[in-house]
Amino acid sequence: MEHRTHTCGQLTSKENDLKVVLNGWVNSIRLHGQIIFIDLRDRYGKTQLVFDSKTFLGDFEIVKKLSLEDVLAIEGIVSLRAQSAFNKNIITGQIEILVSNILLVNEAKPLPFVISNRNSAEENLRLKYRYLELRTEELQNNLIIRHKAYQAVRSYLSNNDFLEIETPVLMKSTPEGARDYLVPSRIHEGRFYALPQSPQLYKQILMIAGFDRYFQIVKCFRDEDLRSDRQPEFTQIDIEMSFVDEYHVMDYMEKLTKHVFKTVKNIELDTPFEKLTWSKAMDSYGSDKPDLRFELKLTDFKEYALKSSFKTFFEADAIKTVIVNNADLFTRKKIDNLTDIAKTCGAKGLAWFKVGNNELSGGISKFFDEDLSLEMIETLNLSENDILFIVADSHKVACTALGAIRIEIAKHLNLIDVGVFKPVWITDFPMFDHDDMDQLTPMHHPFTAPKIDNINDLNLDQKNILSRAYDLTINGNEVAGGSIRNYDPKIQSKIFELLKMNKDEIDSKFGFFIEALKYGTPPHGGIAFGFDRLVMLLSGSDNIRDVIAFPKTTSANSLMDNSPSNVSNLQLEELNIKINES
RNA sequence: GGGGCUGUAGUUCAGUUGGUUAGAACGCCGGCCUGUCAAGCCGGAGGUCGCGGGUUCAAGUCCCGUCAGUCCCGCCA
Repeated sequence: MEHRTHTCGQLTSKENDLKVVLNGWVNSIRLHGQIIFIDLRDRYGKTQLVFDSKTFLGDFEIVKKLSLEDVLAIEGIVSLRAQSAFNKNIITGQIEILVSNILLVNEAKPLPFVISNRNSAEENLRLKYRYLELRTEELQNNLIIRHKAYQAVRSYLSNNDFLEIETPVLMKSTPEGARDYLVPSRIHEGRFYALPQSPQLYKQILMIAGFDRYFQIVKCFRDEDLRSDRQPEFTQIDIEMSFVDEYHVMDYMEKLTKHVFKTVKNIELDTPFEKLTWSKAMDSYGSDKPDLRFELKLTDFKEYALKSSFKTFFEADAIKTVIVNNADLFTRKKIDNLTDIAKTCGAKGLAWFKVGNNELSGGISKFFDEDLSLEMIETLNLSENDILFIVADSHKVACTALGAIRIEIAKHLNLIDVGVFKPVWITDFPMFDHDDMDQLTPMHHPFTAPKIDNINDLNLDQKNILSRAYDLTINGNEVAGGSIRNYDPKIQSKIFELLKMNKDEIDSKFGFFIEALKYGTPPHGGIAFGFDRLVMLLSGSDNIRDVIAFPKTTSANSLMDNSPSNVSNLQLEELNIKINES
């Protein structure tokens, strides 16, 4: 048979009477005795084939035996359907192919699940047969969107003088940040490379080298526990710029984001993006990655709580509330569910009461006397059928618990419009966090510049120093994060000291980098986009695995090829590695 | 590391208070059928109830452990 003349998503009434050759997979079969309909599918679409025993030239018995996902080549004539037989659901629905000849190119075994319906199998089975799941329209679309996003990113950045430069995948292990994936060196016994958690140091060194605008679409690896938006290997759009401050970076990145949404999905994002300081985001939304598609802001409730007779309130650092309408939609069961959510965030409980006709009811309402109730109704602007959820705890727990509840309430009340995109920059992060031992740890990473005028300020009140970091959040997803970096080696060294890294450690881990900073470093800063999360937003998926061709499970297994797997003793011996039997 | 949910036919699920031979739909196999597009009709095959242990006269069902998937907390600069 000749090579294919058209794809399965191409033919319309314009090609009526044309002789064509098509290739594709059997998507569905409708057998009617002497006439057989087959939908032939490729990535471009579906075309209906008609096999009529009267006109078909080949062996009709072969056609009768075809099964789903067989690969075919067919020859036939494009034929306009009767108007009553049009299929409006597919592009090629006006025509069908009157087949004269067929070649069964390759047979398919009976399938482990129904390919036309992704819900016909659980995810573990679909991942084992990922090549079959990837034939579904949904995943094909997701990967097409991903492709368009790569191209949009490259064209925007390239047109704005950013150079795409590759950095090593085998690199030095450093102690900061996430757990490294390690790669043993055969040549250097007992030594290891690490896979990059990000190309952070390389891109800063590229700035020192004078490539004042760099980007890379690059795989990064972090050996930490996974989530629905986290994979052990993931893709970043890694970007760095010289002679800029945070506003230059944010401006370019807004334009990049806008360009990507416009080219890939024809969505216009309003610029400039909204900006929120970290402390305002935590205070109002209980999250450093707030979803701004709905309101439900947190309100300070301490003033009223302290006037109540509810003793639990009296010891708490912070008391916050979220005020919600539609109290009648919150059953006992739903409130219990919200309480569980609050508890997973560390809250000891979730207090609540409902607002009736100028009085409170349910929950902890009895701890508020009539005067206090009226005062609250007045000053908090409460109306009938409101419900208030209250958490009293440390400031952090009160905010994050209510932040989690805020999101669940929005889902429960259907307040989230899925077609809307609300980007927001989060700025003014604290420079440092602290661990259980009260030791300072970097909130962003140790190369982030502090927001100070004088190096001596680093000696004072470290917990209140802000950094020059910024995150881009869209609809509650942290899509990008970056900062202006330390280009003064003295400040960089000082920060390592504050992080309690001793001189030897600094020398052996980062010595080469501090040394590099001393040879004429331009002021610089950058950002990295979580490319998978960005594609997830563009595709409307709620799961990162749906936008990655071959993802791993939440325990970092690849169910299709069964990695990770054991290796031979010979391989281990070459690497001088011994496995502990336990 | 901790918690929630899930695991029964090829697949998705049902399976009552622990009680006879574990059901349905789709898929598969066979038959009928010339206008379907989730085709229809008739018939058939198909099960170590994730795995291991325990309680019991009796376990898909209860208990303990374990494995896998998933969601969340910790963690992920």
